[in-house]
Amino acid sequence: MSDVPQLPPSLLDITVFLLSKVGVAGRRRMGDGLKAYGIGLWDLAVLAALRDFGPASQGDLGVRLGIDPSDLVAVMDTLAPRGLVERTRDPRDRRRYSVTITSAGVALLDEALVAAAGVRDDVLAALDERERALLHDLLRKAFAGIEPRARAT
Amino acid sequence: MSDVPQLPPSLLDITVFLLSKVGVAGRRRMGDGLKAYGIGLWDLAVLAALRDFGPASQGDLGVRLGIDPSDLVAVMDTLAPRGLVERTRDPRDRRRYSVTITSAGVALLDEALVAAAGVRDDVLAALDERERALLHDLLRKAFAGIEPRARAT
DNA sequence: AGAATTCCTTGGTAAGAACCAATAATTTAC
DNA sequence: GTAAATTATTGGTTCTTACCAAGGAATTCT
Repeated sequence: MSDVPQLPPSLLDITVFLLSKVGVAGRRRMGDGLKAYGIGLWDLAVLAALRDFGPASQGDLGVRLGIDPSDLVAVMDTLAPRGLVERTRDPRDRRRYSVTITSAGVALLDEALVAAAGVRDDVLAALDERERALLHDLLRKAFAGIEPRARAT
Repeated sequence: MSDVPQLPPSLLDITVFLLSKVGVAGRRRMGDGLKAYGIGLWDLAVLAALRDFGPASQGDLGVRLGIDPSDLVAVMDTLAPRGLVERTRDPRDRRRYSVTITSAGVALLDEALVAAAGVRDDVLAALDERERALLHDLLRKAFAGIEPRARAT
């Protein structure tokens, strides 16, 4: 319990530094938390997009989520064989798939979102309920202010 | 200027998701901002540690900042030839270096910290002064609450 | 003095994400 | 009907970060 100043105050005064550190820690823990469900962060994003916006082609998903089409293939190859999404050829344009989330996919998404909340509570353990909500709102606002083009990562 | 909901609300409700996105964006912009000074994020951290805590051996720096000793070598090889730090053999133990920040190093650190503030203002453009301070405090608190062992990234 | 340990260094590995080029199948445009 | 564009896919590169293993130089232990 020694309060030795491990990190230089100069660094701790840099908001972006803290943002990055907490962000990376959160991202890694989120990845770990999702492993129990056999999915990754991109899989979660795709499931969420399909549930929130309905069926879409892989191209649409890529544009919306900022994922390269080629990377999306790996995601689909994870989700489809497990019956979490259904890939059917669009009859009006048989080049493209119509990707639909299944009921199993929705169920898993719900579980994963609960897990995500658990990860949040873990990473933000030092903050109380009100502070977490405040942080969320601030991040949301900041995120919305970032150039959409530069938002993809 | 269309306000089409690009990203699924389900994702935007995940604090860790926002944290990661804003964090990555910030980190990348910070890296870009520091390029003008010919240094990276680790270089900045080392300079800050040396100024805040005084001369140290590379081993100490590695432990304090959570950098692998082997990775620290590259940092030193960036800073030393430019005269930003001075590497002198500790006369009492000639295995270890005594790394000291130079006046040129302090000057560059100050400039880099100004640049860091600029990056913050850029990334958090959507937040006003008060909100930025609030966000900083929340992040600081959250960061302090993260397991020190898991804090290194 | 000899053995073990510490500090820095070199070099290589592994994981993760983003990115890009080329291709087959299909559709659209001319 | 032929050419051009689009969709999904394959296969690969690049970049960053973290991590590990071994070795030379110097110290400490016994």
